[in-house]
Amino acid sequence: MTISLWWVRRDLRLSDNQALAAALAQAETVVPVFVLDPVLLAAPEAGAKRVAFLMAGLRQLDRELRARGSRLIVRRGDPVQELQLLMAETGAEAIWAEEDVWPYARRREARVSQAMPLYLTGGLTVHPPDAVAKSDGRPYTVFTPFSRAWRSRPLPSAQSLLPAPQRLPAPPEVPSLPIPFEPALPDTVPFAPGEAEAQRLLRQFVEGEDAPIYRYARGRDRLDLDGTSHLSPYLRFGMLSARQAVVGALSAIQSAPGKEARRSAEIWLNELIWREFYMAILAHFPGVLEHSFRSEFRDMVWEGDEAAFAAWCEGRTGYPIVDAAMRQLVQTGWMPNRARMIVASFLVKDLLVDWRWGERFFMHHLVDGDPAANNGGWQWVAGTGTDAAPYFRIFNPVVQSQKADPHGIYIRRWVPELERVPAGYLHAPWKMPDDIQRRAGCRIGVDYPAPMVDHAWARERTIAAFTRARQRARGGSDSKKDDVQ
DNA sequence: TTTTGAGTTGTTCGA
DNA sequence: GTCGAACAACTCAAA
Repeated sequence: MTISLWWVRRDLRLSDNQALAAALAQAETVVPVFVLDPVLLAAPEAGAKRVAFLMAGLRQLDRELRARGSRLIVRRGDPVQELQLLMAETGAEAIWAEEDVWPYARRREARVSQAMPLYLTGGLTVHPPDAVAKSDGRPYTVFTPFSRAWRSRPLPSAQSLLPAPQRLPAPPEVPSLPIPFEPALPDTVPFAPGEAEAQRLLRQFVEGEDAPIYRYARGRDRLDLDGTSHLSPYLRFGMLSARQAVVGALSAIQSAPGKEARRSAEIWLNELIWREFYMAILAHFPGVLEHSFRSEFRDMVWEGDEAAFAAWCEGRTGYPIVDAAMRQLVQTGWMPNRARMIVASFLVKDLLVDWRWGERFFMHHLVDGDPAANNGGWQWVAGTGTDAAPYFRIFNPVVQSQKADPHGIYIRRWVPELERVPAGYLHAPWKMPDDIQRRAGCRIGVDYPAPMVDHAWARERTIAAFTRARQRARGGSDSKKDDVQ
């Protein structure tokens, strides 16, 4: 009788799971195992909300496994040692796992692979990172050509998705730890973990003539309407596969009830391709986690200090839209992409704080925090990344606020101090005359902070700082561009 | 090899 | 209020 381990990391699902399917095809008994890695759990980026979501997700996976006659074996320790031990205990001959792109995960895979027969499958992305390449074999570093090449490859169909196995073989009796209940998932986090919930959310987002995906083009930029899919935490932990999401998008595009609806669904598909793009960037340029993708900004002088950073983290910058979004993040572990862009732009371009500080803070708080997408997004906003925003494209927090939350519903929800401020002043409350401040019970500088910087001034400062960095890089080195690594 | 066209998400100014 | 142009220069991708 042959036995294999299914090493679960960020593929907490039974449907469309290539590692699980391959293990089942190859062995009679498959042992699902998750190794709690103390190094990862103690890392500063392992925020309590994301860890809690993972733990709850593991409990859910265990329930699904038990309903099919199997169960999840949980161990704690160095994955190499624990997997080796489990191989010996069960008599397993091979390990199957979904390949990751994160450098830490890849080092772990390499160490396991040296000691044991480890077979890696795709599944994290629709197309493996190496599969989408330029004709000379090198990776794309600009999104649009990447997306064209990505789309020209065979795309998944509903029939190509792997069904969840109906029954699973029972693993041998081996020790397993209980899945920790700490940290607990706070009830302010609006995501129920698990594969079933992920499938439900996907269906709700893409199915029917009136599906939210058909309003996505406008809805994604409206913080008050919250027109996004809310699927990111599920994609982060593989409770939903990238292929399942893409199949949903493609079928919505197929049956779109009109031109505008179709365009909306295309835009959502594009967001999934952005995810694939940043996964490929991280796979090929792991150095982006340490420094700017563009070498000319690596010696950038960031003038923003700890005090400015703290005000941003705590949502007391004096710019309501920024403060609302930061408070949503800290309380719920999530914010929509438009809000992420606004607060990231404010930190980097208005406060001139190193984007890596913001990246770290996001990783700590986001339930969906993924190294590849998070880094890609931050470097894009900072203007230091692949295909980055031009340096002069600096978000105006007041204009963004008016567009993203025209009636101030989002602001009032997350910044209760501003509850009674008249709508006309909500985006820039420092403009309120004294008597209106008194009547609204919101004195600027007392009940709610005065704006910590003047945007027009900050904009000029940042353009100057980026120009200086570029000029220095040009004069200082004759090598055109160091390779990122 | 050389050339050409294009490049997520914005803001501001002036007509 | 709406619209188009300017905001720089550069790198990348592809022909």
